[in-house]
Amino acid sequence: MSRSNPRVLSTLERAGGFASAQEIYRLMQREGESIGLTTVYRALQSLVNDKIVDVLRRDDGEAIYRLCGEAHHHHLVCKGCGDTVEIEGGAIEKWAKMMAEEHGFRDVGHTAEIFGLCTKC
Amino acid sequence: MSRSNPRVLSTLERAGGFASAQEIYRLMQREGESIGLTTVYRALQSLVNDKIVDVLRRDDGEAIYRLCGEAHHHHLVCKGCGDTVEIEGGAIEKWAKMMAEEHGFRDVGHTAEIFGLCTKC
DNA sequence: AATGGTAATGAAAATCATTTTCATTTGTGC
DNA sequence: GCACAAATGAAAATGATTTTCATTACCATT
Repeated sequence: MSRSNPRVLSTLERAGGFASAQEIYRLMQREGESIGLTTVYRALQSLVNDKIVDVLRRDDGEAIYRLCGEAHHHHLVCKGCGDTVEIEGGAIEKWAKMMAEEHGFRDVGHTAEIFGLCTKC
Repeated sequence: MSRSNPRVLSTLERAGGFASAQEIYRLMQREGESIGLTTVYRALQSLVNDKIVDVLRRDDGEAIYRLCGEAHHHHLVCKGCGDTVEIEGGAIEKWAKMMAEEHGFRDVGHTAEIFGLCTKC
């Protein structure tokens, strides 16, 4: 029953614990792994069911999968050159927790991104 | 240039200020309005550009559009029923500003959403 | 090893939201 | 009326995801 393909999981890990199904598929192809796109999707679904990864959505609607418990971080993205800095969000974590409690929400996650122009742009 | 079709906007309002493009289209059809799906999408895009509505994502990736007040706010969204609470994000504003300064970014904006399960779900 | 059954696999087709293309219509100023 | 830009929408294209279905790998039991 467990379709949690270990090769998919390990690829997700190698991708920085954060990638879409298509990206994982392309990554495995490029590395010469023989796998079907269908299997990648099924493995990811299974990993989500088993609560080993969780899933969010990009702005364009594409699903991205992330290892659970992975210290998660946020991004500071340059609108000009696309350069991205990983930043810490302790303040956000607290804020999210507070807001969730205040409204009786449980099992909460969050997304937060900052975008602007970097020094070069 | 302004493609903000007033019929689309008014339908979105009547839908409770919260609906997907497809839903708005079906609603207008059912009410006998003659409009094309393409036009609905274009009108919604335009409304987003004009900051009259903003757009989030359902769990299945479908985009949902909602009327939004002028005050900058964030969202607490229920993964179960889609219920949304507008929340304040003073902490976020400060955090974003700090992070931007720290890395020399200017002209910054940000997005932040919290999602979880509400009391009913 | 042979058998049978169940789960895993993946290619190809189907689905569904969204975008693009392009020919047509509408509106507006001259 | 005439030209020209903008708006419209049907149909095709796109892209992620799911479904179908035939094949294969895996295991237990003879």
